[in-house]
Amino acid sequence: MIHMFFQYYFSRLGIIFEIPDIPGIIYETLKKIPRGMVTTYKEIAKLLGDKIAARAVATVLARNEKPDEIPCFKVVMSDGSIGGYSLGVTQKINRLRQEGIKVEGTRIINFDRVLFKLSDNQYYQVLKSLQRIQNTLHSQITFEQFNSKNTRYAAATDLSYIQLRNNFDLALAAVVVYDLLRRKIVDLVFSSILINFPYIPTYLAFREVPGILLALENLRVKPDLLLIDGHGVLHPRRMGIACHIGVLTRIPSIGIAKRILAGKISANRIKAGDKNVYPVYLDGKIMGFCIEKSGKRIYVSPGFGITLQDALDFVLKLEWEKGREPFLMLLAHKLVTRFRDILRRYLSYIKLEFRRK
DNA sequence: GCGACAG
DNA sequence: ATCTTGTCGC
Repeated sequence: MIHMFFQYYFSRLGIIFEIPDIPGIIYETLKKIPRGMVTTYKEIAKLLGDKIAARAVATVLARNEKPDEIPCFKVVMSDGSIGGYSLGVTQKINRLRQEGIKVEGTRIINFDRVLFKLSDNQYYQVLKSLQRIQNTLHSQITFEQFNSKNTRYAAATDLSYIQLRNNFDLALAAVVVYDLLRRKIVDLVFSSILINFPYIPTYLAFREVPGILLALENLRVKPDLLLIDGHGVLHPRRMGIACHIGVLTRIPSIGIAKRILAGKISANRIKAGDKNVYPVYLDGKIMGFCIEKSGKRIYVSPGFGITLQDALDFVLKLEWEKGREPFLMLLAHKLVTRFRDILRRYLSYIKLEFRRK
């Protein structure tokens, strides 16, 4: 079975890449489950290639608009309990019983006998392919390009989303460029691009990179450094979104995240003015830093073209004002949120809709 | 049972 | 992130 890809092409950066149609694969899979059988969110996630996607599977199913054609009532929890349903759990139980599946209370009877095993099928493991892409891109990371003296323009990026039909989102990105010398904003670009790749922990880049690249390729002032919302090498495969953006653009990048994804925070406190810094260890090596300011924490790690120490020093030296993060990051966030609110109003006029063929 | 799960 | 169909480890 041939499944769809969403293709993106960035002319100025000379990059073409394909994103698998995960909602499409999930829906096609559901149609193949025999009558009287069920599956679980985790089984579908394993078919996609990573059980970490179980929750994303549920999110995709929650957006199913054709419950009569695409039988998402056949997907239940790993322990045999029913799980949720847009039309109500009672409706889910009724539909299961119509297929002869016995349900008592909120559990399926003889769960192991009606569970249709999907994960033996190696064919659809698209997340494994994405891991291979991450491993390939990882081998292109170098850390020495950054030079503090030659770094004048720093850019921050952030994204916001408008949910559309058929599991599509309009991903909106803002890139704001700041002149560190004159202390002024010198460029600002917004982008808008359709995506249907769900958020899956450790695969964030495949959801957000297209929007960020589209905005970056339209900048007039080329940044010397990128501040990316999310992790850099502080990632299970050392390949957070900041690494993806850095490798694809060859611009030094730093990942700045509000929550930790991988690694262990050391108790070893380092004082830095009004902030505390804690090293974050991953597999016994320092892979990033936690910066704490008035009780609030962010996590910093290099993405591409900058060393761990330079990334930390640079972020500490940025202007933070009152917030828990550098003001430039906060500005990108506020801009893209406003952009989304304005765009939402326009979309209510034109009834934007994307159909699956 | 509760909290963690980049955005 | 937006909106509310999970899983795992402690």
